[in-house]
Amino acid sequence: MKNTDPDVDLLQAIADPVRLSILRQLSSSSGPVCACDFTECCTVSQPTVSHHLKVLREAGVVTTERRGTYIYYDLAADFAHRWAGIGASLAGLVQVA
Amino acid sequence: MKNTDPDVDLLQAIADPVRLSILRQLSSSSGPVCACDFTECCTVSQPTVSHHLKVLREAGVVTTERRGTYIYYDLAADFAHRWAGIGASLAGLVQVA
DNA sequence: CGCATATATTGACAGACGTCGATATACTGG
DNA sequence: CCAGTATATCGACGTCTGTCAATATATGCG
Repeated sequence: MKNTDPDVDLLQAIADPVRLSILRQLSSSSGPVCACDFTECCTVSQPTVSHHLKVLREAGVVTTERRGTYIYYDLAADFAHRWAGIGASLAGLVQVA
Repeated sequence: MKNTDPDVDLLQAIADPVRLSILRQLSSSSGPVCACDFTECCTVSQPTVSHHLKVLREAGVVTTERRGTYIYYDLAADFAHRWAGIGASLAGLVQVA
């Protein structure tokens, strides 16, 4: 079945152990996180981290900001809203904060 | 990276166009749905539907109940809670209804 | 029992995905 | 401009996943 559903795109972007770890780290630390900090959290190589960041970027889950040599990642502003929208279509959940 | 995170299991079970369609159909119709009704919603064969139902079953997302020849599926009772738990760990979302 | 229907399982296959090493690009400082 | 560091891209590889046709199992009915 071909996929044209943006909700599925978002879920597929999140449904990976490395990427979920990245998102948790972003969510726990208020403010952007340097890309170099993700290499240690997960036990994967630097190109692999870069690959997962690209997936999250293209899914619109994270945003990037360059600061000199470093690149900082942050959760996209509408992520919580999109997440709540999917939840609402599945179990009547709504966003609160 | 090997996966030991139950949240990832849940997300991977949901992150598929066919399975998300099944869940939406379950959520929209209050009450169990016959397995035969999923074949028409998605454009896939009967064995494929059965395969996706098995994935959802093993992830604990749906429950089954036999009624004669038919088998009825329903959303698992704790699904909304599990979903809200993941959201809370990502964006401070909580369940309301 | 024997047949019809509903659902599950098996086996095979193509395509997608995660991973890495090697390499390229981008930026900073000397 | 050159060297060093940070990040991204490329190419390859093995594994996982979705799909189907064929078949098996289960239930109900004469």
